[in-house]
Parts: sequence; structure tokens; C-alpha cells
Amino acid sequence: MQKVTINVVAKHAGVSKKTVSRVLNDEPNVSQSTKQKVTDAFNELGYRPSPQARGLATNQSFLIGLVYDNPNKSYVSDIQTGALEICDKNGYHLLIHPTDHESEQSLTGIDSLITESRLDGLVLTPPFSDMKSLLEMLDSRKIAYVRIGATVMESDSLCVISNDVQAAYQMTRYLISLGHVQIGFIKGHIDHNVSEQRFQGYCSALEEAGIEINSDYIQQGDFRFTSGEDCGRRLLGLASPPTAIFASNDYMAAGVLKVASQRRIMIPHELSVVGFDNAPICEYLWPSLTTIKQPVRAMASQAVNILIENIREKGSSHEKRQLDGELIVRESSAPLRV
Amino acid sequence: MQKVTINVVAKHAGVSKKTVSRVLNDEPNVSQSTKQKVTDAFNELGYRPSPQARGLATNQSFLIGLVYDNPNKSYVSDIQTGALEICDKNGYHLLIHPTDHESEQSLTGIDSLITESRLDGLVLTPPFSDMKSLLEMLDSRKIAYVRIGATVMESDSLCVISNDVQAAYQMTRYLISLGHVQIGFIKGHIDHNVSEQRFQGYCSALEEAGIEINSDYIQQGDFRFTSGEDCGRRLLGLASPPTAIFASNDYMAAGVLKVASQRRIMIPHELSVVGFDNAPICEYLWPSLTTIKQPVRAMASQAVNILIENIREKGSSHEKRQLDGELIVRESSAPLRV
DNA sequence: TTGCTAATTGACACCGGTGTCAGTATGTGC
DNA sequence: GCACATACTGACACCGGTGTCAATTAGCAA
Repeated sequence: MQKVTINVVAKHAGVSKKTVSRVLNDEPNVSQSTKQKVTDAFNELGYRPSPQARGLATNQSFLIGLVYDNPNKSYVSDIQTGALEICDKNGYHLLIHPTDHESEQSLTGIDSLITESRLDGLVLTPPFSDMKSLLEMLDSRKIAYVRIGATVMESDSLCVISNDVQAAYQMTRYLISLGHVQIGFIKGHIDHNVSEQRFQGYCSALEEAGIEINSDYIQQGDFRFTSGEDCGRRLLGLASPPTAIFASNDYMAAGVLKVASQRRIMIPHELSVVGFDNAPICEYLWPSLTTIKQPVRAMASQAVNILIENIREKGSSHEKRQLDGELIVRESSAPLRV
Repeated sequence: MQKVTINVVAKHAGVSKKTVSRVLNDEPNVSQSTKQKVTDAFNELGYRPSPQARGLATNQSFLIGLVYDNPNKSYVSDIQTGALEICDKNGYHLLIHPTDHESEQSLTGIDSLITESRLDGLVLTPPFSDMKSLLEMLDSRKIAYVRIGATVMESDSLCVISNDVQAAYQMTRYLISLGHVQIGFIKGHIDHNVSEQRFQGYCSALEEAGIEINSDYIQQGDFRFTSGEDCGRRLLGLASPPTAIFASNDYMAAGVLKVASQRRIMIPHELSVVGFDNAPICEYLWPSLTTIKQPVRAMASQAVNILIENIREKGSSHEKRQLDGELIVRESSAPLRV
């Protein structure tokens, strides 16, 4: 069984290889009858065009790079799944590129990834979505890219973001609807723009409900488990502690759960604790964690979708899309006990 | 700034493109002076050879596929990290291919991945490592592959495995050393060969210590959180419950923790609970979980290492490697209270 | 039927590298 | 000095597709 090349197909169908190429690419000006002959030959021979040769001729690689630096393995996995789904559908492949965003080499690493692999496009996740030097490099090299979860807007780039303000607002309203008034909040890492957005959602829900914002109830965390413990300890140590705590992510919420458990505080009866992100731990904690599920996977697939569209149309579109999060109620939240 | 091809380099260095190619591939029979000229040209022009063209000429793709179907995102992430590390070092790229091992299409999916992307090699993770139909297909198509965590041995294939028997033995010995004699065990999914291996390790440690194996203490789980709950409930409901429970993975151990917590059983003072795998939840649970850390990442990098070696040497080696796990002691285990 | 436009097809160069092989330069033993 | 092996080097075809452009065929009005 020798290799089935375009020449073999052409001979088999009795046409020139250029005509085979035309059928392959759905080009116009091919008669129905020849098209049929060629298609039959495809099937009979089990022909698969070589992406290498194709790429060499068209200066494409059918490769899309995914850049990330996220310790949250679940997030990365969801992003990959969403991206792959669309890549597969369109005959593209995904090259994953985890890299340390604080390292000097991350930029040159991405640079050489592009030149070496001849990437057709790049998917950026936070914090790369907002990394100015990177965006400038990509712009100057005219590489197509799409930014996921970017907070700094630029008019001429593709972008898919989640509505964190709205999600945090929704969560806070939910807690209020349970009767809570004393609601603590643990902020995320100060460098991450989403931290501010989530805090904003919290604030606007309180304001809307006419609840005064108590600065004692607001603690600065950094998205890590241990910071959740610290902030939880401070909140629960207050003279008049909150009856509900909203942590900006699930790991910090888990930290609060631990502290509460150590102090024999019954959750959710004495205290409601909620998180953000729907990390896998939510289900394995006891009690399981009420949280916001981010449309991570959907964001990734939409991102790749508009990226591929953009590649095909040579950068004509500048689409931006925004997706909403979803409230997932589990065991860690309950109505306020009167 | 036009594209820097091999022709440009050749002109710049004043040699033929073939000579440039020789330097590129470290071929013999190039004089020191020419080599220097060409190398200088490389640097001055920032030349990067096109993998597409190279691949077209040599019938290689410099692409390695990674096949998996594992709901454990942390495991997948570690595998990817380990594999990528070595790929990068050797100028290969990794194509990830998650697929449902129970689906009929998984086999054809892998098949078309190979033909379409012209993969140079494949890394298989469980359960694909032991999927006979897949291995036969790869053998007949003469695709190089390496199996991670395979349990069925075949003499002529590359293989990297972990020593689960030894790890489970080590864990059980640790519990015994704490003074425990009544040690419960929750078996893993009956279809996974590692389940039996872990159970074996448990048994042999007990035997060695002269502790009789009590069949009441052995429960059949399926690696899932809920099965951990069920088995935990049964074990703790015994007239003479165990003082330590060894679950075959961390999720089931988390289930036991939940049940214990609901029953107000103090861990680790009244009951030691240990898991296996070192999943991320170990650190976020309270108390944090004593477990076995599998050398997942190292296994992946070694796998890719021997795979690439094999590709280069045209399948001459049939190496097998075995790596040991590591006991990680956290808060969930303590000496038996007398 | 003729003339003209539009649709269809194929010859051939080219993408950017590598393999083959023949040609030239260099070194060695006599 | 010569014969010969050995070290370098480059011309050219080729990998498997696509782009260009010219040639052929078909369709249709006059």
C-alpha cells in the first residue's frame, strides 16, 4: 500500500492534479461530472491531502497557538476543550503553549513559537490578553490573535470576555434574597482586573438593595487558599461577623470553609459561603460550594471561531463578544436564620 | 523585512543552499570556515527553517500526538507539562487529542489524526495504553508509540509505568507504623488494572506485618467521590469499624472525609484517612489529605524522551521504565490513639 | 454556419527545504 | 612528480500541494 498523493488521485480519476486540487478546495469552474470522478477517486483511494505541502504552498500552517499561564488546571482544561472543538471542525490543530508570564523569556518564547511553527493565529488567555508588549509584537508582525477575558479594550482586536460584574451582582443579589444583609467580601489578587469587576458587582447589588457597604466586611485576598483562610479568620473574628461570605474565587472560599470548620461554625446554617469559578473542588468540599460557573469553554470555542473567521477573511472583522456566567447553588448557602 | 528562507541565507553566506542545509542538520563534511560563515548568516538574518518544508522533504512532521481520556484534569495537565518539556527541547510539537475511549469513533478519530497530521509518534495514556485494537492498528501502520501506565506488557513496545504495588505497599506500611491494625481499603474501578495493583500492595503489607486480612474492611469503589461516600458509610457502620481507611484514590478519600464529617468523627484523631494520586483537592480539603504522589509528569517526559529516541533510531529500542511514587503526609493521618 | 464570450482544464513554475550524485579541492604515499 | 583516496561543495530533481496563465471546449447570439 503506497502513499496516496494528489498525483495518484489525478491518474486514477484521469484528470490533472490541478483539477484535483480544485475539487479539494471547492473552487468554482469545475464541471459536475469531473467533480464526481474526483470525489469517487478520493473515496476509493482514501486520499488525505498533506497539510505540510498545502501549508508550504499557501504559507499557512493550519496551526493555532494557545498561550496560557494559569495554575488553575481546570480552567486550562476547559479552555483547551472549547478551543479544540472548533479547531477540529475547521481542520485546524491546536498547539498549546504554557509559559510563565512573569519571565522575560515568555515574550521571546511566543515569538519563536510563531516563527518556528508558522502559526496562523494565536489565542491569548489572561494575563496575556492584556499584556501590552505582547500585543504590540503581534500587531507589528501582523499575526492574527484573539483575546479571552481581556479587560483593556482595543478597538481593532478580536475579543471574547465574560461579564464578571453581572455575575458577581447576580450572586450578591442571591445572597440578599436569602435574607442576608451582613455580607462579607474577599477580593481577588490586586493585579487581576477581574478582581475589581467582581467587587463592583458586589457593590452595585448592595447599593441597589439599599445596604450600606461596610468596609470591615471587605478583605483583600489574592485568589489563593491561604489568603481565604486569613481573610476568613479576620471576618469571623469581627465583633459583629457577617452572616454570609462571598469569596472572589473558590479556593479562597475553601479557605473560609476550613476556618469555619475549625471554629465549629455550621455551614450553611450559621454562615453561608459562596465562591466564584466553579472549580472542581466545589463538588468535593463539604459542604459543596455555591458558586458562579464561568462560560470558560464557550468562551474558548467562540474565540477560536472568530479567530478562524478572521484568518480566512484576512483580518476584516473586529468582533467582540461577551458571555454571561451562571449561578450554581449547592450546599454552602442557605436562608438567613432568624 | 522579507521572509528569510534558506536561499537568502545561502546568498548572504556565499554558499549553496545545500551547504546551508548541511550546517542546519549538523551533517559531516563541512569545513570549519564555511560552517562559521553560515552560522554567522543565521544569526545576522535571524533565520528559522520552515518545519513544513523540512517535513515535506523528509516525510516527517515533528508532531507528536497525545491521546487521553481522563476526567482528572490535574493528571492531564501534568502529563501535558511533562510531555511538552521534552518536545520543546527536541524541536517537536505536541498535538493533544482528548477522546472518549468508549466511543466507536475514538479509533477512527486517532487514525485520521495520524494520517491527516502525519504524526511522527503517539503517546498513549490509560486506558488507551492497554487498548488492544488500537495497538494493533498502530503496529500495522508502523507508527511509533509509547504507552504510559500500561499493565499488559508486550515485549516489543515502548513503555513507562509507575509502580503502584510498591506505592500502596508503602502507604499501608506507613499506616501500620502509626499503630493501625484495623485498616479499611476502598478498591478502585474494577475495569482499571491499577485497582488490583493498589489492592495487592495493601495486602502484601498487611501479610508482611502478620495482620489478617478482614474481608469486611474491603469495599469495592469505582474511583468516584460518591462511591467513596458509600464505602465510607459501610466501613464506619461496622460493629468494629477500622481506625484507618485507605482509599484507592483521592476523590474516594474525599467522600470518606465527608461522611466522617457528617458523623462528627474527628480526623485524624479518631480516624485516619488516606488517598492516592495527590489530586489538587488534597490540599484544599480539611483536613488536608495524606496521599501518594504519582510521578506523572516525570513519566510523561520520560515517555516522550524514549519515543523521540525511537523515532530517530527507526524503532530500534524497546525500552521499558518504571518509576516510583512518593508518600506525602498531610493532616488526615495520625498515630492510633491508645 | 460563424464569431465571440464564458466555462473548464492542464502545463508549468513555485513554496522551502532535503537526497543524489557528480565535480573540485585537498591530502597522502610512493 | 604522480596516482589515488578523501574532504568539500554545488547543481538539480524531488517532496505534495497551490497559483498563474494559456489552451481548449462549450454555449449562444447573429
